[in-house]
Amino acid sequence: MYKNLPENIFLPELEKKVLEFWKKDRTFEKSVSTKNSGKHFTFYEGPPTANGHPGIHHVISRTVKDMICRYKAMNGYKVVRKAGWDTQGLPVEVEVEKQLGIKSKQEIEEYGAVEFNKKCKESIFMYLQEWENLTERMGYWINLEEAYVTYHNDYIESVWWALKKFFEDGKIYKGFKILPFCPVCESPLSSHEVAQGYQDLKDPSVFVKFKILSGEFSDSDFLVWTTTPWTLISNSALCVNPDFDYVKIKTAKNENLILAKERLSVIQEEYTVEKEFKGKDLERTEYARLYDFLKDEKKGFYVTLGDFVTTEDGSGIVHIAPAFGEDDYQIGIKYELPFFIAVGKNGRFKEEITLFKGKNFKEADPDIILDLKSRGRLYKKEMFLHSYPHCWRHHVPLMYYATDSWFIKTTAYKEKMLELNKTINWHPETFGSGRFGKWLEENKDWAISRDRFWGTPLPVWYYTDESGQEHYECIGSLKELTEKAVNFKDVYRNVKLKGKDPIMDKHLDLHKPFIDDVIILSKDGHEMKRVKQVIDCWFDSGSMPFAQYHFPFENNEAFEANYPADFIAEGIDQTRGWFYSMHAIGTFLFDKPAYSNLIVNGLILDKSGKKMSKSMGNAINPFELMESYGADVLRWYLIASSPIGNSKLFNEEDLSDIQNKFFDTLINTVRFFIIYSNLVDFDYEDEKITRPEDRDILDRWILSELNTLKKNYSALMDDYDITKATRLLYDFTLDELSNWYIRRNRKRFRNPENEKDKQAGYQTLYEVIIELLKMIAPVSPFISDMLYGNLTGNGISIHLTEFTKPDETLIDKNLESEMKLAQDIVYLVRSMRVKNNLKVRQPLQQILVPVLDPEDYKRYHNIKEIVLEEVNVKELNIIEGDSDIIVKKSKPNFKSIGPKFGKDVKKIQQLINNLTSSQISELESKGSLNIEGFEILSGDVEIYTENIEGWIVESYNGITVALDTKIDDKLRDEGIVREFINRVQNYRRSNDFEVSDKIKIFVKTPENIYSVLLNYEDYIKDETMTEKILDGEEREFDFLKTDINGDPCEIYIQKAI
RNA sequence: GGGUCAGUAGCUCAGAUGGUUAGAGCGCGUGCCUUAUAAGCACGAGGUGGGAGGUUCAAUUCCUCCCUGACCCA
Repeated sequence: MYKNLPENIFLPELEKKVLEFWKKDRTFEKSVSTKNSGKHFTFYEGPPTANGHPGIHHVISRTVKDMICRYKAMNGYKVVRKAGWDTQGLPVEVEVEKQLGIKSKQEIEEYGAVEFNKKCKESIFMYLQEWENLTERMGYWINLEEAYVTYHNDYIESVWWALKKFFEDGKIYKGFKILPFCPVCESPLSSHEVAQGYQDLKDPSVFVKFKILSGEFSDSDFLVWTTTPWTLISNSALCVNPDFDYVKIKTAKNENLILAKERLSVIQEEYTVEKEFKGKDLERTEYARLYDFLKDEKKGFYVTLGDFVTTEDGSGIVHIAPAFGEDDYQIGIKYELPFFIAVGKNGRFKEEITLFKGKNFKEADPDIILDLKSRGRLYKKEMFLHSYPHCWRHHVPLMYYATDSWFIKTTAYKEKMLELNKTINWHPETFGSGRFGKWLEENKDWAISRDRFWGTPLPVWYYTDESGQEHYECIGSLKELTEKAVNFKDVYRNVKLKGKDPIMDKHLDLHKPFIDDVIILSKDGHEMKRVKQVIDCWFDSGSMPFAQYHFPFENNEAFEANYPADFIAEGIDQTRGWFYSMHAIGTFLFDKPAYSNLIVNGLILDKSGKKMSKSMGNAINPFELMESYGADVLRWYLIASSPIGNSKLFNEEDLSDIQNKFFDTLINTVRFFIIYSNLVDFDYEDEKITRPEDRDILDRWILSELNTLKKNYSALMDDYDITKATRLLYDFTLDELSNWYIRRNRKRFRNPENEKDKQAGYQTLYEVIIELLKMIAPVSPFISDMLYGNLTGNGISIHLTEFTKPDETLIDKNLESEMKLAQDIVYLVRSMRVKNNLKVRQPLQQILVPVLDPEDYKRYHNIKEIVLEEVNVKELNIIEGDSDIIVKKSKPNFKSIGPKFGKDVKKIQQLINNLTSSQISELESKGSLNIEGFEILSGDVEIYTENIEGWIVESYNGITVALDTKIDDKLRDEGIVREFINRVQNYRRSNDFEVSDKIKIFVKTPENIYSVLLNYEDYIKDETMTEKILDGEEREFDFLKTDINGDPCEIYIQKAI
């Protein structure tokens, strides 16, 4: 006996019971520990930050991760799943600043770095509980107990080791980076901060004349365009696009100007073009500098070449101030230009700039323009409105400013990164070559330092020699640090260096400001101080492949066995984040990519395509969703509803849809099995297995479909195509299993013909359900485990089982297509019945099917009974292709005639469409036909029929069916009986009779109906579990009033005792 | 401003190496079936396949430009 399923299953409640079972059973641990370690599947967890709330976007990527890991485990792999936490960096600091009400870097310094970092550490796990709840509730199996934590000393030590590797290879250097910089904060802003602060700003757009000093154009001026006049003071070069056409013009005012040909529209007066040439011809042409407040150490003030110069606006010639723009900076390096910084970090002009000293950079613009005008250097000035980044705290315009920074020279091995990227399996595929590949191609050196507080300290120490030259050393381990430090014990008084590994000592805090106090001795005996910076937290997370194992200081085997990852998955926002940092670090350190397969999921947007955010009020709480629908439904929705890489427009209604259709159908399929197998006393474990070839046609068909499904499912899953894989399961469950196999077999299950038939049917259904549940288990792990446990009763979780290989011998493509044919015929007959107002309960005499291909005879014969029963018709008759009543038609096969006839296709189409029956017959018998000079072969034509003379006919999918609609007395009587049985069954159901209850029927109806009922009394009794049918006249019951084909019929039913 | 992806029915999505009638589900209207089903089936309404060009006998599919949205970068 199988345990009955509860009447109403509320998935969220059920899932909580499953969670308890997993906890008690230690199912997750078992699913790893029971596997043979020879068959490894390595997964890396991208570490989230637990100082913010988890959201729906975390559920989607975690579902992907969990699903693949569970799938691999069910394929026999040992899948170690170590969790991780990202715990350092600006996001943490910003949260703490908010908490403390601090608004600038200076205030942090006043508050104290020790205290500030302490607050950071406290805040890291502010929402840890919520994260752990989410992890558990959604069924994400990951080992939280052994999670790696990026701020722990052992982790930091591994990161230091990596940094030193870069350093020793000359891949770390100090330089400048142009960063968006707030003059009030006196600090650079991170990109996500900048993104918050765009505001419209009215700026000048000026054209300035630069006097040419060298070359053939020394009688002319360059017409130069800028929207930031304040940077002109720091100008050190001009830049043109080497490939554009430039012209020299003479204006009506007799001025000689040089500008891009395409930008001539900016010249408002009359002019003549005197000469035309390419931008590259201008390279190194010298000009007179506009302002000379600052001393130049290198040679500057000439024309450079750059692809970034466009002709969309301006003059096609831009000015270069290397300290104040990214493009400018790159040009500055390339041409070794002087580096002028006329504006200080506070946004004001420096003392040396006597004309504008002390003025804010933006506010100086009008003065500068005025000055240029008075000197005759201004060609023209306009104002324009654009969106410009502002400080999100102070609402002042930012400046792009050269900031002291440390870099990793990733450009030195860019080619390698590109090459290795090609070996990575991206899903969706286009992300690898497109978004990520393109990004790699434009790789810039990685700015890894941050002038902040809470992060992995950059382990570089320095001293400055007599000539002002700085010398650096990089520390790669705690051991190295303690050996080289002169004052380690003073700084870390409580740390014991002997005995237990000191890196684990809780008194050892490698963060600022403590580490800054450590002085080390250089090789040549100088005392060195640490540079002030910490590193980009992306370097932390990108180091997780080895740092999670504290490699290379311990666990070397574990690391080596688990590099690279077989699989990772994160959202698309990680492209430039974690995907990149792991790839950049892995490529350099190990000459291998860090991961070989990955799935990228798209963002979750609200129903109308807007980004979700708390302030918009359109954010979704995943906990609430799981409380109303269950994690299984949510997980299924996230994977199946749209391709995983696309942006997903979240629609809650779809959740109830999936619940109603898929999960309820699945549950009811199992419930059906349980109810009826208990009725006929079937138990899978007790029965002798009927050989598949001895089973009924429908059994063999569903087994064939099941094995086809298994094959396709695993192919898709192995290819990480999770959306298609889940959709296959959905379709199979609803269409094949529930709506065809079970519906077609209902009678048989209730009332099997014989013992063997019973066995075959129930065994088939049981096997199909078990296999189906296994395939569902990775994506929706709760209900699948519960239903599985209910059927097997052995207490072993479905997640500890493994997939069996699809059985090719059970796949019968012929049978599958025959069944498809049957379904199509049924579909046609139903359609004809509706159109002719013939209810399915009214039996009909026959359907006719024309057969053009003799092969089809057998197929129709095989499916005959299924079709007839389904559509309630008595005979299926076949008429052969050469019968007179079949009307043959022909249509062109374009794939075949297209290439053959080219421009004549339209004409051929007409000819073929208009072929007569006799021409078609000729073509069929000879294989070819000559019309109007064209030779048409049988392959060029599709022959079909959609009409039979004198019959009601319907066609679909190349199948044609005719229906005999005549109803004689016998058929009419049978229809009446069917109607009556229907009323009785409805009565039973609406009055909550048990399926097994025997009944007595009292009926009041005219004689013409009543006599028919008596004629078929035995049949009715049989179908409705009735003992007696009694005349209801003169009875005082509460009759159900209904009608049969227009005649009144009143029914009352009692349980027979 | 640049890059990537997407745009197919009111909504969510399929599909086709280019082949002439573009499909499903939800929703809507009508009818039907059913003692596993909050389900299912049929019929009906609903589409200039974002727009404009081009290549081709043939384009929703390939190419170019543009528009809209999302994301990333500046």
